[in-house]
Amino acid sequence: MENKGKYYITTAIAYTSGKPHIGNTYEIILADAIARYKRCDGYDVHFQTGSDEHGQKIETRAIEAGCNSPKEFVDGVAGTIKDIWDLMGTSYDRFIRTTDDDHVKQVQKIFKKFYDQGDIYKGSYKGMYCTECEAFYTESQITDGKCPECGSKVHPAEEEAYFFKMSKYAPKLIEHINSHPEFIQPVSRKNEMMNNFLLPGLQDLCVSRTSFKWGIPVDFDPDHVVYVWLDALTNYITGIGYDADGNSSEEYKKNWPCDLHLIGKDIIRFHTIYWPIFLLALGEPLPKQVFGHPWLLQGGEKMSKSKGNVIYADDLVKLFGVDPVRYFVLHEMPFENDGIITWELMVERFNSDLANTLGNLVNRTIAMTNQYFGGVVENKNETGAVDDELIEVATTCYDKVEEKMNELRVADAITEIFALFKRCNKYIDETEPWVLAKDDSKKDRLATVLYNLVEAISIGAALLRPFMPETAESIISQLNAPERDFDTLSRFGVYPNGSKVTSEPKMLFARKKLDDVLKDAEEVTRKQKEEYIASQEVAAKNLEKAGMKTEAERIYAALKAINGEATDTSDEEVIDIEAKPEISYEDFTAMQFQVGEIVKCEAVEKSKKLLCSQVKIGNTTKQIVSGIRKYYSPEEMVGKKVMVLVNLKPAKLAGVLSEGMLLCAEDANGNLALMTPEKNMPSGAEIC
RNA sequence: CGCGGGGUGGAGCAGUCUGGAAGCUCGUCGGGCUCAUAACCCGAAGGUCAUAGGUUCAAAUCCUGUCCCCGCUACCA
Repeated sequence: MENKGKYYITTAIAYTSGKPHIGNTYEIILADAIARYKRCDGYDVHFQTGSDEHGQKIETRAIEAGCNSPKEFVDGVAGTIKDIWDLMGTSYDRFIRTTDDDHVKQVQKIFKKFYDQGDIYKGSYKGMYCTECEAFYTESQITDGKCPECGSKVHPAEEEAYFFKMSKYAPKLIEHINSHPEFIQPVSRKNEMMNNFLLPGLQDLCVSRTSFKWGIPVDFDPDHVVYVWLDALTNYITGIGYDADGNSSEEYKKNWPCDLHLIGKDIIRFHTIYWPIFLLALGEPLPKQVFGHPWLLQGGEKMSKSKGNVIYADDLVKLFGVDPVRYFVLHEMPFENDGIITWELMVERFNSDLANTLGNLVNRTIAMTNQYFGGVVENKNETGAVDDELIEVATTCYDKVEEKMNELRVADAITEIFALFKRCNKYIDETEPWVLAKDDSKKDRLATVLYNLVEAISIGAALLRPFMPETAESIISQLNAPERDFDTLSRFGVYPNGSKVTSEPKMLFARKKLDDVLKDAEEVTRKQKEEYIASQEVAAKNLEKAGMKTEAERIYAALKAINGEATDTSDEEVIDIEAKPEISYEDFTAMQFQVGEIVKCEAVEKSKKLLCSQVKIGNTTKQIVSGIRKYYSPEEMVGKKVMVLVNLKPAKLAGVLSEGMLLCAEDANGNLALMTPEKNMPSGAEIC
């Protein structure tokens, strides 16, 4: 196969604050699929990923975990990340850690170089500072002058810091972006960057910190450590042997500029503005393309531990296997919008696409070949009219996949491959091999049909290799098909005549029952929660030991909320409201509460919020207007027994008389729930 | 009036740039077949393309207003 040249692809490096979930893992799988595809397609691929290990958050996490040093902590997490990357079968060439010696050394050199050439200057960072958290916050993060993290008061403060002169290089960058429309992908992001950041004028970026120690030291000013982005972004060049003194490695010269930075859509700004500007300052060429992929959401929500909806790759793998998980994230992710993963969707895709369409196809083909010809596959050239269409689909599949992959539309590429498998299933129906088998004179036709099937499946399996490597290998070896380069995929008839398929076919994917999976998933979630609570308890204790009291208290508060949740089985948080002054018993008895039954209810026409109910209290009926239309429909109100404040002075709401009040509980978001008696009580019963 | 993205049959998505009979996968219903993993193949039902206006011979697609959802808002990575 001809060599099409080098292809350098990277993922963002994973922040080592904790175990990555399936959403984080999606990125490495996507990168791996592209890297493998390019390799199969004749490119000389270099694929880099890694971990981002510095920062204050890591310092804190290390203490929480009871580690002796941040390094000990990140060693553990980096190991976990690597394990997951390996579990998913990702074929990276280097896993760079920002604590690696070669990286540290180069970052220091780069920092010095920027300083020497006047791109970095010493200034002071002014902002709102929280003493408890030892952190600065921006105006937009602060509400009511309070820290968004711990809630204590923030005050203006100043910290000495180095800044990078971003504006100096902005015109050059704007020109580059305009003359390279493919630079930012998807293109819709380009305008966002231009309008929000570049055109209004860039602020200088703070590139050092003195408030914590866990970072790469600025060698000529030891009070400072290099701050995140300068440290993290440069991994893309230090990882392949860049040297700021001009002695870059051969590998660097070969691979830079990068062909594709694959990143999450949240950090597009850093990769399309700050990173190119750093490179301009270094005098290095800019990466060819930055693709900001969307997020994978759990049931439409962002995954977070406190919500308890995190799904991890290794749990999915335990239930489904590596390739089905790869298949799911690669195939179910839309190109621009966020994708959704749930256990239900996962089972659905697994059963219909993998077990039914693909697994069953391979299985029935091998079974028939064994049954009718003892496993021997031989083309007798007894062709039929229906063959042409199958051959057409099979031989054009590669072109279609190639077209999609060139646009990084991985999901669409996979759909093309499965279109071929579906066509194979249809072909079986059209040719009816079991009918041919009953007629001895049709034996050659039957052989040809099976040959066509085996050949078509081989083509599909070869194309499937980048996306589902194990499955592809398994199909190829069960069919005993030759390894095929992509440039043979447009030819039909490569499978060697007379070759034998396996006599013991292995089921590729056994169908799953949704109930079983959900039961297992529930168990996984429960365990996860237990472990999370246990680890948080340890964390709080360790923080206390280290004298970080407020941090510890925050964790205790969070734990309380979670435990409350557990007993109450709902996912509401506790709320504190402002305390009212004490009242006497007389004050209380002045109010008359009774159980009322809603006998009729309709919306108040002039208003969006109001419902007007006829409420039967004992033998009288009162008309009561309530602002609960958003939460209850008039139909569902009727028949409810509710708590009523009966002796409230009547008032007109939106022109309608209201003679009392229906009592509701209200949560922090203003959601309302009517108060109803816990056991059935007659209308008019006093509540006291 | 900070910026941007989204709202398409029960579910998940494409189509919108470059107007021209509303499409894919799953699910549901009916039929066929029996080689195979209750699978596979065929057919059908189901959508006023969030909403109200406008441009046009023609609008999911272009323009304007409104309502919801979601990101980002610059050193929490």
